[in-house]
Amino acid sequence: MEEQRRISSAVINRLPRYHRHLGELIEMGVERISSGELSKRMHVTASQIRQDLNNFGGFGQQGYGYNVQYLYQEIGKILGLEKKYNMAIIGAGNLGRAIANYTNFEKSGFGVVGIFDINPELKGKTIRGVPVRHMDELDEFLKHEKIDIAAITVPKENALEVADRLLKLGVKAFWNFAHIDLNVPKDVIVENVHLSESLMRISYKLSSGEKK
Amino acid sequence: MEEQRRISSAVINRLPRYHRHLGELIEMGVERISSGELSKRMHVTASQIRQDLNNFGGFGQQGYGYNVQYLYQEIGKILGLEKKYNMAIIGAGNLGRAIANYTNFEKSGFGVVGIFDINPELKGKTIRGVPVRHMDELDEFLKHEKIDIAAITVPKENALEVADRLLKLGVKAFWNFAHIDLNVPKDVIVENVHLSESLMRISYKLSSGEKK
DNA sequence: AATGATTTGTTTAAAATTTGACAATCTGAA
DNA sequence: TTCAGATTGTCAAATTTTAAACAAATCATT
Repeated sequence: MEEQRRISSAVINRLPRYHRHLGELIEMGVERISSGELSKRMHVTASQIRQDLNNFGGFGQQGYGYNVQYLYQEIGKILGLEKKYNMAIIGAGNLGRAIANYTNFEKSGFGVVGIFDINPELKGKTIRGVPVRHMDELDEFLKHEKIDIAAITVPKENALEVADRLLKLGVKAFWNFAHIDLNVPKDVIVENVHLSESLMRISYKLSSGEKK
Repeated sequence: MEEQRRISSAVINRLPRYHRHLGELIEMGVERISSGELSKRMHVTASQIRQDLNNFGGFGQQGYGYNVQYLYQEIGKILGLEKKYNMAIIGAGNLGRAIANYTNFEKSGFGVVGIFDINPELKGKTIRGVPVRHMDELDEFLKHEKIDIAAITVPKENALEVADRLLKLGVKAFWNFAHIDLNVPKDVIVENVHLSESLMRISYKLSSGEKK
């Protein structure tokens, strides 16, 4: 039986950026690239690139480097991008609507299948063809549709309650935009996007005089 | 002359979360807290909390713990939250409008002073009292107003050009939502919010079976 | 006032991450 | 085919980060 080594989250966090840069290189028509060249482009050490990639296998060739197209695909596979994910957006406020309107996620396989809001007045509106439903319809909706990822874009006051409800309905991954820590079992994924914390990192650097 | 030790970015990244939790504790009426209790609440080790805080000085007292109100204020000061920052939003699409509409940033001292877009049809609209201006007005605008932070919410195709223009006009901090790496001098701050990379972290975990 | 329980700040140890180094191997030109 | 140059994969060292341990100080109770 294969022992699967845990990949450090530092590595995982860097993979999407590799993926993006490789995508840009493909658009530029670049066929091959060495860790050294990629290193210059991305401002990370070549050693780190090679070490990161080797967590998943040897994708390069000595004396040649990496085939851009192949490496892009392989990293895509590692990131699970060859699969399709159903995403629901909980909270059709400005942020929820912004996410629902963002077509690039769809292209990467993250399809918006449902949009929900507590405000009855929003019912009947649609965003890119997806109707905004009332929160009351959530249970019924989930009998027919699977939700792989729930984006939580409700105010923090409602976030815990909403997440609990989704948890009970079997949702296993949350994209949390509310400024609060969700409480979930160990087998459930939470990816936080805390914009106010992001802003505070800027104000820290601005006020401390620290530069990148 | 005082040698100022560089604070690791891992520590800085945790500060906003401490700040948020302390704010929640204040709302709950909690007056004092030990690193041990905070540790349980935040799911980090007590040792790390004490170590992090001690980068900036001793805020606690043996046998007592930390005064919540005081620690909240001090971390706020460290994060530069006692100051006011002028923020401009470049790109009045869904995401730009979402940020412009978000009032909590304003409460923390990040005021939206200008919203700009290339689309002439948006001219004349206002968001929370702030008019949407055409990009052509940027130079003139900056003669009268200071921009501390520019939120880049334009498509990635335009982001580099827009950032270059702002750089030349003296903007020293960017909140970058475009899916591209901005190219800036060393004395300029860039804080990236790359939503697609965030989503990929979710898909990695979903497809690899890794849990939080 | 005395004492046992707490809890910090700080030192030390452990773990994780990053960087450097280099043998093995491939490329591509002659 | 040969060989110099390039470049990976990987091992080892260095650095950074995290956790554990504990003396010193404070609290709270009797």
